[in-house]
Amino acid sequence: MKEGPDIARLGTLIGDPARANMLTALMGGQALTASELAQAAGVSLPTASSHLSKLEDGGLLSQRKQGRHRYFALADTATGAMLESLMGFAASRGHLRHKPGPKDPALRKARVCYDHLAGDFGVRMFDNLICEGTIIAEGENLVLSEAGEARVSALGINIEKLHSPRRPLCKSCLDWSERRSHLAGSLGRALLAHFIDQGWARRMADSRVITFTPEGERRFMAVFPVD
Amino acid sequence: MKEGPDIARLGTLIGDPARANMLTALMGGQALTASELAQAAGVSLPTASSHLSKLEDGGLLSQRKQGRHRYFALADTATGAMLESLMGFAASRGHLRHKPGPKDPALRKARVCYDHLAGDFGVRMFDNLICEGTIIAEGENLVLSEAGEARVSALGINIEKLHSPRRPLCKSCLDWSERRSHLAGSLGRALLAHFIDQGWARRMADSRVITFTPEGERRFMAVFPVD
DNA sequence: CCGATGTTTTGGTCTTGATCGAAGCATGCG
DNA sequence: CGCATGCTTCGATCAAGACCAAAACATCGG
Repeated sequence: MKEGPDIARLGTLIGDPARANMLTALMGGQALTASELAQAAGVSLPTASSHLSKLEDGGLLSQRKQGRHRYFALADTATGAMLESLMGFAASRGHLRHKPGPKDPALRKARVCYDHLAGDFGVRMFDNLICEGTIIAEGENLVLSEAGEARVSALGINIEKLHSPRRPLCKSCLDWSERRSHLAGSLGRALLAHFIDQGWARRMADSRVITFTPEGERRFMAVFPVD
Repeated sequence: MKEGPDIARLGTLIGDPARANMLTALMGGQALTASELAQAAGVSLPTASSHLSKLEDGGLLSQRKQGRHRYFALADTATGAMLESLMGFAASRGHLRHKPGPKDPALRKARVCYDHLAGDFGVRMFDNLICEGTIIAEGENLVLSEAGEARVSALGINIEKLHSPRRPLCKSCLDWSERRSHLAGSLGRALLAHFIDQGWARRMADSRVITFTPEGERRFMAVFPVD
């Protein structure tokens, strides 16, 4: 009866609105201080502190002390992936927090999903990569083709450095706003970092929104032309 | 701030122990009545009824009236997948419901995972099937090889009858006690049923424990020799 | 040292929701 | 029909935990 993994505990941790807001805020990938998270969650500092220690006990967060500040971040990419899959499922059941309308067009257009690009732009990139054969979908798994390696290198990314035993190179991630897949994994991360490096796009403070410069958007569209 | 899917609602739904128990009980894919679920969750019928309607409102369950009974099942495979991924994550964080020690060795040795064999014996069987080429892993998916069909038939199982549009023949299932895969799907179910039919093993009442007879264990070990 | 800033602990209030007994519906069986 | 069975609704109880103010703790800059 009382056997097996304790999903109830995990559910309870995620189930509180304040904690869910904090986790969502951390999906942006950057570490945030306790005060920032308190504000994001809309609760007082003591309350936030209590929530944060619960989340940490539950293994969802990692914390790093730095001077007077205490920075919190998602424990690892598995945590981010788990949350995003929850978001995908919630969205598929129509569990939205605001009305379905395009209240936040910027967020639907391009946003960061933990560390990679999501939203309309993310899906567009993914579709192009599949379409041109850079990435091949084998069932659930994604593989970078040989031609794809050249293609990615040509974009200015060093693939050698992306291989890691801890994390897959390519992974698909369900996009809650588009209800389609976009690219996660270390390649997904590198591509977003590259766009920002090149000055094509910028991350907005206190939000998951990614804004492309006019020139950056032009370039992006040129590189990923298929609509 | 209030953007994105409402994972808090989903978390709350899963976060109650009674509801989590019900969902876990339904992971086997078979539909259960309200009374059965009440017992599985360890709550009274009125309480269970209330939980079930919440789960249904949340889109996690579907219900089918049949005579006096009301059968509940997971809404779809996406729901099952979401729960399984939650279980995997919970297990990876050590969120187990009883103490880590070998409190229940029998349970770790062999138990039923809804309808198929899990625990040490389940993992052993799985490893043997893979090793001898009966089952081939293609990424996430499992396929029964041609040689495998013969092998399984030789064990006394009628494969024809196992094919179903509703359920895959072979599926891997993460074993929380071993942290490795074992065999689910209709073949997994049939194998367990076969062991019990042959008198190799018995299910214990009110428990997930499977006990092998000495003779049954000897046979099992002979059929699946690889450790 | 001291005061300012960031965070946690303490102590107490209050709301949410899980729970069950009893009563109310619905369906099937004889 | 009428009784048994399966489930839901109602009403009331009760406990877990979310919440904040105030005080304690920690760290830095001067």
